[in-house]
Parts: sequence; C-alpha cells; structure tokens
Amino acid sequence: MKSLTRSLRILEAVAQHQPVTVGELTKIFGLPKSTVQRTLVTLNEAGWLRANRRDTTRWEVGARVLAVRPAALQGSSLFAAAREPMFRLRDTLNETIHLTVPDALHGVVVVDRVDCDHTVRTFHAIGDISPLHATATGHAVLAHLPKSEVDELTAGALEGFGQETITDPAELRAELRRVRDRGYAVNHNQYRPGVCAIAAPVLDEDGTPLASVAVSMPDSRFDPGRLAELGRLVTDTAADITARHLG
Amino acid sequence: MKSLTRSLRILEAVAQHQPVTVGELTKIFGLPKSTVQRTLVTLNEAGWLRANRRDTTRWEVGARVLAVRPAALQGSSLFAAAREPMFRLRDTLNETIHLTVPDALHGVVVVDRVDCDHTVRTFHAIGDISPLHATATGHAVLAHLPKSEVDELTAGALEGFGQETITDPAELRAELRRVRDRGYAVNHNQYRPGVCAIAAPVLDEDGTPLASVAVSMPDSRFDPGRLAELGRLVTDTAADITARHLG
DNA sequence: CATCACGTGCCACATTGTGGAACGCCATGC
DNA sequence: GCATGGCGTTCCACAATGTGGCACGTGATG
Repeated sequence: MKSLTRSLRILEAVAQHQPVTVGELTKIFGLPKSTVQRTLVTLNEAGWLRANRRDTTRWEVGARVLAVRPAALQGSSLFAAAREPMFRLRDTLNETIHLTVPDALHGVVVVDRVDCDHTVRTFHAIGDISPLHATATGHAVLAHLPKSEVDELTAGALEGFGQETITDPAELRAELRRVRDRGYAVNHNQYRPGVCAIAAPVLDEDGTPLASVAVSMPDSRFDPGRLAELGRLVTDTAADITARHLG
Repeated sequence: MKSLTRSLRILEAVAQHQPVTVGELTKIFGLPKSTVQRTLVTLNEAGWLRANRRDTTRWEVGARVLAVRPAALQGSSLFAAAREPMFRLRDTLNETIHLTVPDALHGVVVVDRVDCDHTVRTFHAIGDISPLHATATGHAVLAHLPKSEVDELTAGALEGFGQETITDPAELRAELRRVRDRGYAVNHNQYRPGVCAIAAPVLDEDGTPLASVAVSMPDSRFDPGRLAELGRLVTDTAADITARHLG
C-alpha cells in the first residue's frame, strides 16, 4: 500500500510545517509536483486538510482530524477526567504537568499539558513521542505491564541519551520493581539533559496502565530532599484521575 | 484517488467504533475482507492504528494521531490559552463550557470541554461536528466572516433541525448582524432540542474568527432574564482567551 | 516586456492496489 | 472426537488505479 503510506506521510508533513505550499512539500519529499498536488486535493476533499484562509496556496490541517481520537481518550474520557487534577497539581507545585499515553511504537505520547509560570520551564509539545525506557512516564507505564510485554518492548537495544539512561535490561527491570514498590517513577537526566520528572500511572480496573501523569521541571529547581513529597503528590493526582475516570 | 479516500473512511470508522474487528468493518462498508484487512495493516504500519491489547483482532486508533494537530491548535496555542478562562467561566456558572473551531466542511468542531457538575447536563464529545447555521458557536464564527464567505458557506439549503432552526438565508444574515452588535450568539433549541447555548468568538489580530467559546445548558436551567449577564460573561471569557493567545 | 517560479490540469502508461479463493485457527455442537 | 461454521489472514493474476512528465495560466521580478 505504497500510495496510502506516502499520503499519510504528506499529511504528517503538512501538520508539522503548516501552513505549507505544494512546492515546499515537493522539496521535502522529492516527489513530482503533480503527485503531491493530487494528494493534497484528495486529502482536502476528505476533510483532513484545508487551504489557509489568507494564502489559499498554503495548506493546513483541518479541525476534523480531532474526530479521530485514540481509544484511551474516547467517550467520557481519561482526558477530561485528568484535567482538574492536573490543574490542581500545577497550582500546588507551579511546575509543568504532562499527561501521556503509551503508544504501540515503543513510546509514550504527550496527550495533554498544564504549564507552570516560571520563565525557565520544560517543554514537550502535545503529540510528542518519548521512549519508554528513558522517561519517568515510560517507567510508570512499563512497571505495570506483564513481564512478557516489557520484555517485548525492551527487546531491541535500549538507546542511550546520556550518562543516566538505563541501557541494561536487567537494570531496567530492577528500576521498574522499585517504581512498582514506591508507586512513582523518577527521571533525572535520563532522556533530556537538565530535565527531571516524577510520574505515576493511571491504571484500568484490571491494572493495565492507561496513561501516566508527570510533573517535570528543570534540574535547577529539583530538590532531592522533596522527592518523597513530590512523589506522594503525583501519586495522589494519578489516583484522583483514576477515580474520576472509572467512577 | 479512490483508494486513499476509502482508506481514510476506514480510519474514521475505526475511530468511531473502536475497538473494531475486520469483519465489522466489512459489514459497515460492504467491502471485501481482504481489502479492509490490507488497509488496516498499512495504517498500522504507518502508526495510525494498533491492535487492541486484550483482543488483538480488534483495532483501535493509536495515540500517534495526536501528532497531527489542526493549525489553530498548534504551538503556544489557542487551546492552551483557552483553558484557564474556560475553567473560570465554568466555576462562575457551573455549566458546561465548550471551545470550538470552525472547519472547512461547513461546521464547527468541539475542541475542548469543561464539564459542570449538574446531573443533567449537555454533552458534546470532543471531535463532534455541528452545523454553522444552527448553533451559537457557529453563529459567533459566521458573524465575523466576510460576506462572501458567509454566502459560500450557507449556499446550500440550510438544514432544519426543528422549529427554531433558521433556514432562511436572509433571516440568518439578520441574526448574524444582531450577533455582531451584541457580541455574543444565542442558540435556543435551534440544533438539539432542549439545549440552550451562548457563544462568543475568539478573533485573530485582523478580525478573522479562530474559535468560539460557549456555555451550554439544558433548557430547564436557562433563565432568559439572565441572558445579558451570561452574554457578558461569555464575551469576557472570549476576550480573555484572545488576550492570552495574542499576548 | 521577458523571465522565472509556482500552482494547476491533462493523459498514456505500467505500477499499484484489488478481491476472489483458499488456508488455518478456534469455538460450537452433534 | 470429529464435522461445521465463522473469522482473521495470506496469496496472486488481473486490470483498475494512481503516476509523473509535460504543458498551461498566472503573478511576481528585473
């Protein structure tokens, strides 16, 4: 299904670069103009794209894509349930709060975010994907998956992103055990240098991890002495979200 | 581009019915199993779909689709700017607040929602699409579009959804003028019976409508005597969002 | 006024996707 | 324990489908 794959790539590129012209896209992909053009027109007819209001030769993603939502966010969703608890946690700590959902492609996707008002703050855009093995949110999810799945997800080489990344499977398993015992995961420079995050999972009735909430802050504001307190707050927030979601 | 169109339809159907099986989709579309199957596998490889964790013959939308976000919600977005004002309005009124964005296909899409805590409340899922001509959110947007565009968008027959729907173009234009003068739009049973909504637009620097905020409530809780007050609150909220978004 | 860059439309061709048929698996029931 | 039926998956010959080179229209530039 070559053309479908290509069309989806084009759609993603439009999302990234919007508003974007046919010419720019041909440069990105090295495809003939007519091919790109035809794809854009079709995507437009299907309602996924639309021409920019001011410059009608520029294309952007239409709001209709919002109708296509991930399963975890469907209905009386997790997403809605998470908002108030996230706001509350942000107000308590004045640090950025993220909600992430595990994705098939060995990563967690940022689904929602509540910002703090510090000038120096961490930034992850909604839709960003981070590796499972090198983030607090990833660990929080992994810790509650059956061993078989963890093994599968961490089968390949664990990519290192710096000194602190856990690249040894055995070490990762030990860390996950610690996360399970403690109730929350901690990431100190494992993925992005200078970023510290504390995350707790939101679990389904039967214990499958649906999502995780995390507070993340620059290294400079992280006080290891307050870890237990932060951990408790994040865990409580996750519990609150779970209660609202299931209740 | 027949096959692309069809594949996108399948993707949308998966989103609507998730988690869904190949067989169910063949019934919905009347397509051969193999065609549906191949499409699902390709969408899966592209990261848009994934097999359900529990029942691997059921397909659902993967979180990765979130990377494809509409232009209006990009970056330091409207979406983020709208959250706190929406919460505040909800806390003031204890009624459900919606944020909607106009879409190319003659509708407004619900982008965000903050719920009230009444047992009886209005419900519109995130991603839902409603007609421009029969909703307060739609009117709020239409009222600030150039005449040519309004004409274009309302060119076809205006579908009626009940007694109150404005189906006459001239009458709609008059109503839009009123909306512009007053600053907010009111919908009383025009679209969904028993639902009343008051909406105000969020405008760009140059006056193009980007979105609209609305408070919506069941008929039973709507007091016409408080309309002016509600209108002012909604308008203020929209102004607040605009200020945060542009600032 | 010539040139260029860019978006758009056309159409013969072969690459691409199609869908009927067959396979394998599991649950059901005789 | 074996036949049955339903369902997801795989295969492959065929032709319908999408491809992309080419040419046109237009608006900007020098």
